[in-house]
Amino acid sequence: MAGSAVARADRPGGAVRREQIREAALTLFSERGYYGTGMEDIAAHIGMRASSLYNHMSSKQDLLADIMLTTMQRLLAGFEEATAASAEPAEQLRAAMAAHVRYHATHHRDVRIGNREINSLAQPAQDEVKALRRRYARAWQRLIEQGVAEGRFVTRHPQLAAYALLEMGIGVSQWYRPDGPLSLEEIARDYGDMALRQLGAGPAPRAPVP
Amino acid sequence: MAGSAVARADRPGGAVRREQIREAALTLFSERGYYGTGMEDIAAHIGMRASSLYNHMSSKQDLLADIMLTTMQRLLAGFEEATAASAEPAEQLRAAMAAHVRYHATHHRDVRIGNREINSLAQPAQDEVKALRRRYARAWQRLIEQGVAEGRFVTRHPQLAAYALLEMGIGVSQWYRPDGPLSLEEIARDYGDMALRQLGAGPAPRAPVP
DNA sequence: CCTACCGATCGGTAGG
DNA sequence: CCTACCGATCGGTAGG
Repeated sequence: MAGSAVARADRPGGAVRREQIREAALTLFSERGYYGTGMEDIAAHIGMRASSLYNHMSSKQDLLADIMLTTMQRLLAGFEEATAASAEPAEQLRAAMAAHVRYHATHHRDVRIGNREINSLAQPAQDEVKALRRRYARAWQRLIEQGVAEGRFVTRHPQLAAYALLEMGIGVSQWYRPDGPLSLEEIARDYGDMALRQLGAGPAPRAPVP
Repeated sequence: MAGSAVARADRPGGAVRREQIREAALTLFSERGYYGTGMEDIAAHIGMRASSLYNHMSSKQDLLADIMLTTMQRLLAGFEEATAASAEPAEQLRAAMAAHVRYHATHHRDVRIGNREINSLAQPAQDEVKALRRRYARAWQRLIEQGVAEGRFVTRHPQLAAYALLEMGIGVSQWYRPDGPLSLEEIARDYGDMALRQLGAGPAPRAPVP
């Protein structure tokens, strides 16, 4: 039938549909949580019935695993790229913090899911995500230890310092708005300053102590 | 019947039951999330049937609201108490950070729920919790602004600095273990040092720059 | 891509 | 504090 052929031609292709589903899941999982989101909600978001989603994906768990694994892989890749440009620990830390903050500001849905739904993720994906997280935290810790060894950074516990810096950047995902008073680059620079100061290598002078 | 009387005497009183329910909810909500936890799970945790819970509480939402409101009220009270002991911004900030870190380390279930389930909470409780959060963040921001005004702190954006310090303390709730290598007091002191250094008022010397 | 449907589970109530 | 039960909704499959 001609009408049916036109309707079929209007339908988005497989890759487009898959991307729409992923987009809807990002929004809904981050707003209502994994268990708070039904397949019916995701389907309604893109104008289909829940059962039709299964022509483009295998399961709700797979959708979650894909989001969380991709997020951690991109954060790791961002760290590698940021720290490759210099051999100076202070420069590396500043670049890593800028990349970390930028990613958390621009992918707030992804990282919120990543930070909140780790227990909603079934095995073996949960352990894979946890392993990637540990790799990321350890990379930061090693960078800090390198700076301490070279006499550039001061900290009592490099591991705590790494956790503190990571966590403070994660927080940006919870309040950043593109139309806020500060540009993303200003924020990234400011967090870089705070990170360096926290490690005793800050650009700003010490406050006078009378 | 005598057997029935003994069984009745063995049963915990109303206040005890309510506390058991709250405890089970804290554990389960923090591990599996609000929507991931069923009333049947909570009941099984303390050896009853789900329908019996309703003799001691009114609804699952009420349980969540109580947890989240109590958490924010205690954090605010802790801040007030910590900052009352001194008029020196640096001393106040150190004490506030220690209180913040201690609370997040020792009440990790409560604060995880507080940070993850805000969107699971129905109105009007959700807005009440959000208002308490804003009050808490503003109190930190004012303390930082006071320190800047008195020439003790250096920061470009007191609001960002407040968010960064709050968030880094929140992170402690995600990794602290009582049997870890560092005592809670060591961690609280270290976070106090990091906070002060981040504001250019740290106790440790700057790293040498050759 | 839809309708129809599966068994399981949800929060909560009735009644004793 | 229990059993029995309510209507609603869950993720997913069958079949076309």
